[in-house]
Amino acid sequence: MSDDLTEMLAPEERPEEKKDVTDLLLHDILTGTLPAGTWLKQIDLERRYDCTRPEVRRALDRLSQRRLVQHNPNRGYQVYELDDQRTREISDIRVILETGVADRMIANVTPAAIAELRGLARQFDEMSFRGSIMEHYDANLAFHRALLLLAGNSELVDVVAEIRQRTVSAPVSQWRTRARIEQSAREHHLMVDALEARDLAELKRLIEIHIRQAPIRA
Amino acid sequence: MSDDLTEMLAPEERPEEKKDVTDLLLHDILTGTLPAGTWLKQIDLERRYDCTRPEVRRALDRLSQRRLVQHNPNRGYQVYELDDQRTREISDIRVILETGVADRMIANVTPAAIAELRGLARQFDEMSFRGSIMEHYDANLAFHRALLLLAGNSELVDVVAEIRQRTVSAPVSQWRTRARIEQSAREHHLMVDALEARDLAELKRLIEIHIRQAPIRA
DNA sequence: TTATCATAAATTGGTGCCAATTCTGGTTAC
DNA sequence: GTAACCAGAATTGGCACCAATTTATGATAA
Repeated sequence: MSDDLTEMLAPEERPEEKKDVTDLLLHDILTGTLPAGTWLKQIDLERRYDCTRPEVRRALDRLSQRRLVQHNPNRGYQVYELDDQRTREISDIRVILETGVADRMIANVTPAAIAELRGLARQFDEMSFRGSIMEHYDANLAFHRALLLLAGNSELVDVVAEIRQRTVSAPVSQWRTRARIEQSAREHHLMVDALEARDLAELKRLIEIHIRQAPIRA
Repeated sequence: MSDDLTEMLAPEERPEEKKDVTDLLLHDILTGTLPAGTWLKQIDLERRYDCTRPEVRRALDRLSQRRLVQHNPNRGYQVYELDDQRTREISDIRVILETGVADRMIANVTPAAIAELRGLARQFDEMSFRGSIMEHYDANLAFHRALLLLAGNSELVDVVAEIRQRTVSAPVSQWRTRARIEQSAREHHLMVDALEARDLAELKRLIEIHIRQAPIRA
């Protein structure tokens, strides 16, 4: 647990420019590097991310506020174990929110936006072949972020990002099955198609199955 | 800013049993005791809530994560100034979420639930006459919480509570106009009526105008 | 009189240390 | 052989101090 992980960072992170410890820890949890149930000992994290004790404590406190890690007083923090019910509930919320603004996406869509989304969808495709798991993860996030931005509600983008982060654990492992990834990639393109055709019902349908079938974050 | 405020605490809080500082500060912001823009100096909060420096820092960090206070590095924290656009966006999100689960509320409603909601609505009414502003505030929260619980998605209850907290500031002042409060109280009862009659369209309509017309938290 | 600069006060934020609690391993009693 | 218990180690969490940055104040010069 205390081995050096800095090489696993995404290429765009220079080692010298220190990122926020909270983000580093968050990414390690999201990518499954630190699996559910893992005890997060302060001294280990301190060494692992080459940071100070207070920084570790702040990161742990923040993530426990977001219910990503569980805090056992006087015992420590551990990566939260996610139960199925919560996963389902969170998916439901995402479905309601994202299908709820589908009409606005269609209303605000422009040729430029279509082009951008197609580019992001293609980027996701590419990451399926080559690219680290984290790049893949980020590519997915970028696509969905751009899609949501079309709704014209920047607060919503934040809220969904936050909700999505609640459903960590059992994470990218599921992801790795080739079939699932390719299915997700196809759905990305289909969503852009529906958007371009201004087909509201189809877009809603796609969003729902896209969220539901890959329960975690597809 | 450094005067003692402990007497202003709600009656149910005993002075000796210390509550979490984060909650105390949160309530003072929500009730408008600390208006938007106020600088939250650590030493003042320390004295005001009779707590230690690290506790103050943790509270400030948590609230800045929730975007209730703004953090200016090396300068301090201040209560967040809310702009109109964000307020509108947050209302939109609430409308989407709460109308999005209206059908489930109706599906899950029971006579017992109706009775409970009526009781909570009446409690809100009563608080309009007598009762502190904070009791009033809490009564409103309790009603909406119970309503949302009907949807059968406990995660949603948390999410909405969190979102609602984002739109602090310009807070209970608006509230105080008698007309607005009485209108809200009426709508509470109307919502229970619609629920009892299982009238989905009407319930959705009520939820939307209820959220929109009292933009902050009605 | 006003603008600018230097100095001083105050506030934030980081570092290190220490107490309190919990966990581990070994020992003893039954 | 098993269970309970006790001592030692390790970890968490709070506390006090100190450095760095910023703001306020006052003096000096134009």
